[in-house]
Amino acid sequence: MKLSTRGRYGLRALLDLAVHQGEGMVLLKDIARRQEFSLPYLEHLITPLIAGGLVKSTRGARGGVLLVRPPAEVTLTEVVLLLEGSIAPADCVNDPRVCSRSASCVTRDVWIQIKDAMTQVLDSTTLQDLVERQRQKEQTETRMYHI
Amino acid sequence: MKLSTRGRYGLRALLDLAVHQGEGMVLLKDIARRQEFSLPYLEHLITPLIAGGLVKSTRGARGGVLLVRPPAEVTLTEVVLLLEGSIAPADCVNDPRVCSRSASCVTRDVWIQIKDAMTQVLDSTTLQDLVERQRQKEQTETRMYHI
DNA sequence: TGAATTGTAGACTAAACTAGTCAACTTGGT
DNA sequence: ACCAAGTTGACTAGTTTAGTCTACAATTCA
Repeated sequence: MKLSTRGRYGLRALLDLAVHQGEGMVLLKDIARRQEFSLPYLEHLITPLIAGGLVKSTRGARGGVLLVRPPAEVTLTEVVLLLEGSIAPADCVNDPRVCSRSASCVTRDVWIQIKDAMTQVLDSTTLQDLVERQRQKEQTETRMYHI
Repeated sequence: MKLSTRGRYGLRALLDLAVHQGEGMVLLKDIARRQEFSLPYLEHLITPLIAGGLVKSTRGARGGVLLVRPPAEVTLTEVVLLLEGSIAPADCVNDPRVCSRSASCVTRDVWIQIKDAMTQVLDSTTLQDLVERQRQKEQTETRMYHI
Protein backbone atom coordinates (compact mmCIF):
# COMPACT_ATOMS: atom_id res chain seq x y z
CA MET A 1 0.00 0.00 0.00
CA LYS A 2 2.75 2.36 -0.98
CA LEU A 3 2.99 5.49 -3.03
CA SER A 4 5.79 5.47 -5.55
CA THR A 5 8.64 7.86 -4.93
CA ARG A 6 7.26 9.84 -7.85
CA GLY A 7 4.23 10.68 -5.74
CA ARG A 8 6.20 11.45 -2.62
CA TYR A 9 8.99 13.42 -4.25
CA GLY A 10 6.70 15.10 -6.76
CA LEU A 11 4.54 16.57 -4.03
CA ARG A 12 7.62 17.78 -2.20
CA ALA A 13 8.87 19.44 -5.37
CA LEU A 14 5.54 21.16 -5.96
CA LEU A 15 5.37 22.29 -2.36
CA ASP A 16 8.86 23.73 -2.66
CA LEU A 17 7.67 25.61 -5.71
CA ALA A 18 4.61 26.87 -3.84
CA VAL A 19 6.74 28.08 -0.94
CA HIS A 20 8.88 30.11 -3.33
CA GLN A 21 5.94 31.39 -5.32
CA GLY A 22 6.04 35.17 -5.62
CA GLU A 23 9.80 35.28 -5.96
CA GLY A 24 9.55 35.19 -9.75
CA MET A 25 10.73 32.25 -11.84
CA VAL A 26 11.89 29.28 -9.79
CA LEU A 27 14.76 27.25 -11.18
CA LEU A 28 14.52 23.46 -11.25
CA LYS A 29 18.16 23.51 -10.22
CA ASP A 30 17.26 25.31 -6.99
CA ILE A 31 14.36 22.98 -6.19
CA ALA A 32 16.67 20.03 -6.81
CA ARG A 33 19.29 21.49 -4.49
CA ARG A 34 16.87 22.29 -1.67
CA GLN A 35 15.03 18.97 -1.88
CA GLU A 36 18.15 16.91 -2.58
CA PHE A 37 16.95 15.34 -5.84
CA SER A 38 19.15 15.00 -8.89
CA LEU A 39 18.21 17.52 -11.55
CA PRO A 40 17.46 14.90 -14.24
CA TYR A 41 15.16 13.08 -11.86
CA LEU A 42 13.34 16.25 -10.88
CA GLU A 43 12.68 16.90 -14.54
CA HIS A 44 10.80 13.62 -14.69
CA LEU A 45 8.82 14.50 -11.58
CA ILE A 46 7.77 17.87 -12.88
CA THR A 47 6.76 16.69 -16.36
CA PRO A 48 3.31 15.33 -15.44
CA LEU A 49 2.60 18.45 -13.40
CA ILE A 50 3.33 20.60 -16.46
CA ALA A 51 1.28 18.32 -18.70
CA GLY A 52 -1.54 18.49 -16.16
CA GLY A 53 -1.60 22.27 -16.27
CA LEU A 54 -0.52 22.81 -12.67
CA VAL A 55 2.92 24.17 -13.54
CA LYS A 56 4.01 26.57 -16.27
CA SER A 57 7.56 26.32 -17.53
CA THR A 58 9.72 28.72 -19.56
CA ARG A 59 12.90 27.64 -21.25
CA GLY A 60 16.08 29.56 -21.83
CA ALA A 61 18.01 32.09 -19.84
CA ARG A 62 15.81 33.65 -17.11
CA GLY A 63 13.49 30.69 -17.53
CA GLY A 64 12.15 28.45 -14.82
CA VAL A 65 8.87 27.13 -13.49
CA LEU A 66 5.80 28.73 -11.91
CA LEU A 67 2.54 27.57 -10.38
CA VAL A 68 -0.30 28.32 -12.77
CA ARG A 69 -2.93 28.80 -10.05
CA PRO A 70 -2.55 30.18 -6.53
CA PRO A 71 -1.65 27.41 -4.03
CA ALA A 72 -5.01 27.80 -2.28
CA GLU A 73 -6.75 26.61 -5.42
CA VAL A 74 -4.74 23.43 -5.86
CA THR A 75 -6.01 20.39 -3.98
CA LEU A 76 -3.77 17.45 -3.22
CA THR A 77 -6.21 15.19 -5.05
CA GLU A 78 -5.21 16.88 -8.30
CA VAL A 79 -1.53 16.60 -7.51
CA VAL A 80 -1.57 12.96 -6.45
CA LEU A 81 -3.76 12.06 -9.41
CA LEU A 82 -1.27 13.58 -11.84
CA LEU A 83 1.73 12.01 -10.13
CA GLU A 84 0.35 8.56 -9.38
CA GLY A 85 -2.18 8.21 -12.14
CA SER A 86 -4.87 6.97 -9.78
CA ILE A 87 -5.80 6.90 -6.13
CA ALA A 88 -7.45 3.50 -6.20
CA PRO A 89 -5.86 0.68 -4.18
CA ALA A 90 -6.95 -1.82 -6.84
CA ASP A 91 -7.63 -1.49 -10.55
CA CYS A 92 -11.18 -2.82 -10.26
CA VAL A 93 -12.15 0.33 -8.33
CA ASN A 94 -11.79 2.56 -11.40
CA ASP A 95 -12.74 -0.03 -13.99
CA PRO A 96 -14.95 -2.93 -12.88
CA ARG A 97 -14.30 -4.72 -16.15
CA VAL A 98 -10.77 -5.75 -15.15
CA CYS A 99 -12.26 -8.49 -12.97
CA SER A 100 -15.25 -10.64 -13.78
CA ARG A 101 -16.23 -10.75 -10.12
CA SER A 102 -16.48 -7.00 -9.63
CA ALA A 103 -20.26 -6.83 -9.50
CA SER A 104 -20.57 -9.25 -6.61
CA CYS A 105 -17.21 -8.71 -4.92
CA VAL A 106 -17.42 -7.33 -1.40
CA THR A 107 -13.67 -6.84 -1.10
CA ARG A 108 -13.97 -4.40 -4.00
CA ASP A 109 -16.47 -2.45 -1.88
CA VAL A 110 -13.82 -2.18 0.83
CA TRP A 111 -11.27 -0.83 -1.64
CA ILE A 112 -13.84 1.72 -2.77
CA GLN A 113 -14.36 2.82 0.83
CA ILE A 114 -10.59 3.11 1.25
CA LYS A 115 -10.30 5.20 -1.87
CA ASP A 116 -13.10 7.49 -0.70
CA ALA A 117 -11.46 7.94 2.68
CA MET A 118 -8.15 8.87 1.08
CA THR A 119 -9.81 11.19 -1.41
CA GLN A 120 -11.54 13.01 1.39
CA VAL A 121 -8.23 13.80 3.08
CA LEU A 122 -6.62 14.89 -0.19
CA ASP A 123 -9.63 16.91 -1.33
CA SER A 124 -9.74 18.89 1.87
CA THR A 125 -6.08 19.87 1.75
CA THR A 126 -4.61 22.47 -0.61
CA LEU A 127 -1.03 23.37 -1.39
CA GLN A 128 -1.61 26.57 0.55
CA ASP A 129 -2.45 24.53 3.66
CA LEU A 130 0.89 22.76 3.32
CA VAL A 131 2.76 26.03 2.79
CA GLU A 132 1.25 27.40 5.99
CA ARG A 133 1.95 24.27 7.98
CA GLN A 134 5.54 24.34 6.81
CA ARG A 135 6.03 27.99 7.74
CA GLN A 136 4.58 27.23 11.15
CA LYS A 137 6.93 24.28 11.65
CA GLU A 138 9.90 26.38 10.63
CA GLN A 139 8.92 29.04 13.14
CA THR A 140 8.50 26.52 15.93
CA GLU A 141 11.87 24.99 15.14
CA THR A 142 13.60 28.35 15.17
CA ARG A 143 12.03 29.16 18.53
CA MET A 144 13.08 25.78 19.92
CA TYR A 145 16.58 26.43 18.73
CA HIS A 146 16.70 29.70 20.64
CA ILE A 147 15.58 28.15 23.93
CA MET B 1 -1.11 3.76 -4.46
CA LYS B 2 -1.82 0.12 -5.05
CA LEU B 3 -2.20 -2.93 -2.90
CA SER B 4 -0.22 -5.92 -4.09
CA THR B 5 -2.20 -8.87 -5.35
CA ARG B 6 -1.19 -10.59 -2.14
CA GLY B 7 -3.37 -8.15 -0.25
CA ARG B 8 -6.27 -8.35 -2.63
CA TYR B 9 -6.24 -12.10 -3.15
CA GLY B 10 -5.36 -12.87 0.43
CA LEU B 11 -8.40 -11.07 1.75
CA ARG B 12 -10.59 -12.86 -0.77
CA ALA B 13 -9.16 -16.18 0.35
CA LEU B 14 -9.77 -15.41 4.00
CA LEU B 15 -13.29 -14.23 3.26
CA ASP B 16 -13.97 -17.46 1.40
CA LEU B 17 -12.76 -19.32 4.45
CA ALA B 18 -15.02 -17.24 6.69
CA VAL B 19 -18.05 -17.92 4.49
CA HIS B 20 -17.45 -21.65 4.79
CA GLN B 21 -16.71 -21.51 8.48
CA GLY B 22 -18.81 -24.01 10.40
CA GLU B 23 -18.63 -26.64 7.68
CA GLY B 24 -15.62 -28.22 9.31
CA MET B 25 -12.15 -28.23 7.80
CA VAL B 26 -11.91 -26.18 4.63
CA LEU B 27 -9.54 -27.44 1.95
CA LEU B 28 -7.11 -25.04 0.30
CA LYS B 29 -7.96 -26.88 -2.89
CA ASP B 30 -11.60 -25.83 -2.58
CA ILE B 31 -10.76 -22.20 -1.82
CA ALA B 32 -8.43 -22.19 -4.82
CA ARG B 33 -11.14 -23.60 -7.05
CA ARG B 34 -13.84 -21.17 -5.90
CA GLN B 35 -11.60 -18.11 -6.04
CA GLU B 36 -9.76 -19.19 -9.19
CA PHE B 37 -6.24 -19.08 -7.73
CA SER B 38 -3.64 -21.76 -8.38
CA LEU B 39 -3.16 -23.97 -5.35
CA PRO B 40 0.58 -23.24 -4.99
CA TYR B 41 -0.12 -19.53 -5.06
CA LEU B 42 -2.88 -19.80 -2.48
CA GLU B 43 -0.43 -21.56 -0.20
CA HIS B 44 1.75 -18.47 -0.29
CA LEU B 45 -1.22 -16.23 0.41
CA ILE B 46 -2.34 -18.21 3.42
CA THR B 47 1.12 -18.56 4.99
CA PRO B 48 1.27 -15.09 6.61
CA LEU B 49 -2.28 -15.54 7.89
CA ILE B 50 -1.26 -18.76 9.61
CA ALA B 51 1.93 -17.18 10.95
CA GLY B 52 -0.15 -14.28 12.21
CA GLY B 53 -2.45 -16.55 14.16
CA LEU B 54 -5.60 -15.83 12.18
CA VAL B 55 -5.77 -19.24 10.53
CA LYS B 56 -5.15 -22.69 11.95
CA SER B 57 -4.01 -25.40 9.59
CA THR B 58 -3.94 -29.17 9.92
CA ARG B 59 -1.91 -31.38 7.63
CA GLY B 60 -2.62 -34.81 6.39
CA ALA B 61 -5.78 -36.58 5.36
CA ARG B 62 -8.89 -34.79 6.68
CA GLY B 63 -6.70 -31.77 7.13
CA GLY B 64 -7.45 -28.27 5.99
CA VAL B 65 -7.67 -24.76 7.37
CA LEU B 66 -9.91 -23.03 9.90
CA LEU B 67 -10.38 -19.53 11.24
CA VAL B 68 -8.98 -19.34 14.77
CA ARG B 69 -11.42 -16.65 15.96
CA PRO B 70 -15.02 -16.01 14.94
CA PRO B 71 -15.21 -13.69 11.88
CA ALA B 72 -16.84 -10.95 13.97
CA GLU B 73 -13.64 -10.66 15.98
CA VAL B 74 -11.30 -10.24 13.04
CA THR B 75 -10.86 -6.69 11.78
CA LEU B 76 -9.60 -5.96 8.30
CA THR B 77 -6.76 -3.96 9.80
CA GLU B 78 -5.28 -7.17 11.14
CA VAL B 79 -5.72 -8.95 7.86
CA VAL B 80 -4.25 -6.22 5.67
CA LEU B 81 -1.38 -5.73 8.10
CA LEU B 82 -0.46 -9.40 7.88
CA LEU B 83 -0.80 -9.53 4.11
CA GLU B 84 0.79 -6.22 3.17
CA GLY B 85 3.16 -5.74 6.08
CA SER B 86 2.10 -2.16 6.61
CA ILE B 87 -0.71 0.24 5.84
CA ALA B 88 1.50 3.31 5.49
CA PRO B 89 1.71 4.99 2.08
CA ALA B 90 5.35 5.88 2.76
CA ASP B 91 8.02 4.28 4.94
CA CYS B 92 8.63 7.45 6.94
CA VAL B 93 5.15 7.12 8.47
CA ASN B 94 6.13 4.06 10.48
CA ASP B 95 9.77 4.94 10.99
CA PRO B 96 10.73 8.62 10.86
CA ARG B 97 14.40 7.68 10.77
CA VAL B 98 14.28 6.57 7.14
CA CYS B 99 14.32 10.23 6.09
CA SER B 100 16.31 13.00 7.69
CA ARG B 101 13.53 15.47 6.94
CA SER B 102 10.78 13.61 8.77
CA ALA B 103 10.57 15.95 11.73
CA SER B 104 9.88 19.03 9.64
CA CYS B 105 8.22 17.42 6.62
CA VAL B 106 4.61 18.44 6.06
CA THR B 107 4.07 15.94 3.26
CA ARG B 108 4.78 13.25 5.84
CA ASP B 109 1.91 14.66 7.88
CA VAL B 110 -0.36 14.17 4.89
CA TRP B 111 0.70 10.54 4.53
CA ILE B 112 -0.04 10.07 8.23
CA GLN B 113 -3.53 11.49 7.74
CA ILE B 114 -4.03 9.17 4.78
CA LYS B 115 -2.93 6.19 6.82
CA ASP B 116 -5.28 7.14 9.65
CA ALA B 117 -8.19 7.50 7.25
CA MET B 118 -7.54 4.07 5.80
CA THR B 119 -7.06 2.51 9.18
CA GLN B 120 -10.40 3.85 10.31
CA VAL B 121 -12.19 2.12 7.46
CA LEU B 122 -10.33 -1.12 8.04
CA ASP B 123 -10.72 -1.02 11.82
CA SER B 124 -14.46 -0.58 11.61
CA THR B 125 -14.98 -3.55 9.30
CA THR B 126 -14.79 -7.17 10.37
CA LEU B 127 -14.73 -10.37 8.37
CA GLN B 128 -18.26 -10.97 9.62
CA ASP B 129 -19.38 -7.71 8.01
CA LEU B 130 -18.01 -8.92 4.70
CA VAL B 131 -19.65 -12.31 5.07
CA GLU B 132 -23.00 -10.63 5.65
CA ARG B 133 -22.57 -8.22 2.76
CA GLN B 134 -21.71 -11.09 0.50
CA ARG B 135 -24.75 -13.16 1.55
CA GLN B 136 -26.91 -10.12 0.93
CA LYS B 137 -25.44 -9.58 -2.53
CA GLU B 138 -25.97 -13.22 -3.41
CA GLN B 139 -29.59 -12.97 -2.34
CA THR B 140 -30.16 -9.81 -4.35
CA GLU B 141 -28.59 -11.39 -7.40
CA THR B 142 -30.74 -14.49 -7.09
CA ARG B 143 -33.83 -12.33 -6.79
CA MET B 144 -32.76 -10.28 -9.81
CA TYR B 145 -32.32 -13.48 -11.72
CA HIS B 146 -35.84 -14.56 -10.95
CA ILE B 147 -37.41 -11.31 -12.16
C1' DT C 1 24.44 36.44 -34.55
C1' DG C 2 25.85 33.27 -31.35
C1' DA C 3 26.99 31.70 -26.83
C1' DA C 4 25.05 30.75 -22.51
C1' DT C 5 21.17 29.25 -20.02
C1' DT C 6 17.33 26.73 -19.05
C1' DG C 7 13.76 23.24 -19.79
C1' DT C 8 12.22 18.77 -22.92
C1' DA C 9 12.13 14.26 -24.60
C1' DG C 10 13.21 9.91 -24.79
C1' DA C 11 16.45 6.05 -24.91
C1' DC C 12 18.66 3.37 -21.77
C1' DT C 13 19.83 0.52 -17.47
C1' DA C 14 20.52 -1.73 -12.94
C1' DA C 15 18.08 -3.27 -9.24
C1' DA C 16 14.13 -4.57 -6.92
C1' DC C 17 9.73 -6.48 -6.75
C1' DT C 18 5.72 -9.32 -8.26
C1' DA C 19 3.33 -13.08 -9.33
C1' DG C 20 3.82 -16.92 -9.91
C1' DT C 21 5.65 -22.39 -10.60
C1' DC C 22 7.90 -26.49 -9.03
C1' DA C 23 9.79 -30.04 -6.27
C1' DA C 24 10.96 -32.07 -2.01
C1' DC C 25 9.28 -32.55 2.47
C1' DT C 26 6.44 -33.19 6.80
C1' DT C 27 2.46 -34.64 9.09
C1' DG C 28 -1.66 -37.12 10.06
C1' DG C 29 -5.37 -40.60 8.94
C1' DT C 30 -6.76 -45.21 7.49
C1' DA D 1 2.52 -48.68 4.32
C1' DC D 2 0.22 -45.40 1.80
C1' DC D 3 -2.31 -41.55 0.62
C1' DA D 4 -4.02 -36.96 1.46
C1' DA D 5 -3.15 -32.73 2.85
C1' DG D 6 -0.34 -28.57 4.17
C1' DT D 7 4.89 -26.45 4.28
C1' DT D 8 8.99 -24.68 2.72
C1' DG D 9 11.95 -22.58 -0.07
C1' DA D 10 14.36 -22.40 -4.46
C1' DC D 11 13.60 -20.68 -8.79
C1' DT D 12 12.07 -17.64 -12.79
C1' DA D 13 9.99 -14.57 -16.22
C1' DG D 14 8.16 -10.28 -16.46
C1' DT D 15 7.30 -5.72 -14.80
C1' DT D 16 8.16 -1.59 -12.41
C1' DT D 17 11.09 1.77 -10.24
C1' DA D 18 14.36 4.98 -9.81
C1' DG D 19 17.11 6.75 -11.83
C1' DT D 20 21.23 8.46 -15.70
C1' DC D 21 22.65 10.16 -20.08
C1' DT D 22 22.46 12.43 -24.45
C1' DA D 23 20.75 15.26 -27.81
C1' DC D 24 17.71 18.91 -28.52
C1' DA D 25 14.69 23.23 -28.39
C1' DA D 26 13.69 27.71 -26.81
C1' DT D 27 15.02 32.05 -24.82
C1' DT D 28 17.96 35.80 -23.34
C1' DC D 29 21.51 38.89 -23.78
C1' DA D 30 26.13 40.56 -25.12
